[in-house]
Amino acid sequence: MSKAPPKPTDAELEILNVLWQHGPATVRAINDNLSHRRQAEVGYTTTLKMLQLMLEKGLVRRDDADRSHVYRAAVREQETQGLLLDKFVDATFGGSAMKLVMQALGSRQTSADELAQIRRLLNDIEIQNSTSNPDDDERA
Amino acid sequence: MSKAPPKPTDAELEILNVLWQHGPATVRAINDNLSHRRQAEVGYTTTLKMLQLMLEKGLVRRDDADRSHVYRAAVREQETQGLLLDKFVDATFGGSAMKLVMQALGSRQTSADELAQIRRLLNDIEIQNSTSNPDDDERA
DNA sequence: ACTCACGTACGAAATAATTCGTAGCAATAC
DNA sequence: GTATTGCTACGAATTATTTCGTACGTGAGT
Repeated sequence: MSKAPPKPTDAELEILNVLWQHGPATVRAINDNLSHRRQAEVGYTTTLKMLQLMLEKGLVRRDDADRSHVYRAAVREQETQGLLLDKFVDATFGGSAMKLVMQALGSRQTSADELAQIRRLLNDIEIQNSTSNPDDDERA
Repeated sequence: MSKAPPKPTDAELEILNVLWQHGPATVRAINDNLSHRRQAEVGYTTTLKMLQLMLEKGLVRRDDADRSHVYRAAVREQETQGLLLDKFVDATFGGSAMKLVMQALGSRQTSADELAQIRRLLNDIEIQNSTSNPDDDERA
């Protein structure tokens, strides 16, 4: 059995973002997109190398049927973000997701729209908490 | 004028966490604490070196009146966390703090207590939004 | 005075992440 | 068929971060 892909590094994440947003793409396309996001041009072989490393790590898959290989993300966006979030919460907020949420909401412009959205989410969570597993109350 | 201290690296952040939690401390004390958090022993000179680098970067100050120098954080916890959060949100959630909050709340056990805490925060924010600057409604 | 314990300073090795140059191969253009 | 173009492979330089060894100084104990 193969191992679960490791947490992507910053540069890898940038590439994954491109793939998640645009779907499968050639090195050329990815490199162009990357060069566009940053202000500077990225060497073509740099991007190629990154993708080759990511392939080994299992972060992407590739279709090499054509001469220009086509790469696609092998990890899901939400899952990966969740993984990174966990690490970040541990390192920066001592494991308290609450502190992070407070900081994110507190020190930042949040529109009424977004606030409403969060309220809706809170409601959903509370419903889930009370219906699916009432015994969870031991934590509160 | 001197520059603002840079964003701390992971190891630096770990040390800052110790200082934020326990206040000013000697290298020995910090090193003991650090060794305790991780499972492995950390070399004394490793910690010393980190602190020396952090001193140069302006992340900590030191009082070298005594033979055992005493270090203390030179950056505030909230500010630093906010800085790191910004970077993280950009890299991982394309700049959308909302997406981060949704992910943090959605994929995680959140107690009723914490949910209530967030609701309170949301209320405070809405009050601020409506009293201090009514024109913000243009965004909604 | 001598030695031991404990501290700082600092160079440099080890590790990790990113970047790119060069080589070589294959399809297309001429 | 030869040149040109565009691709992959891969070694290696670069840069950033973390770790530690060694040298050296100073004060306390004896």
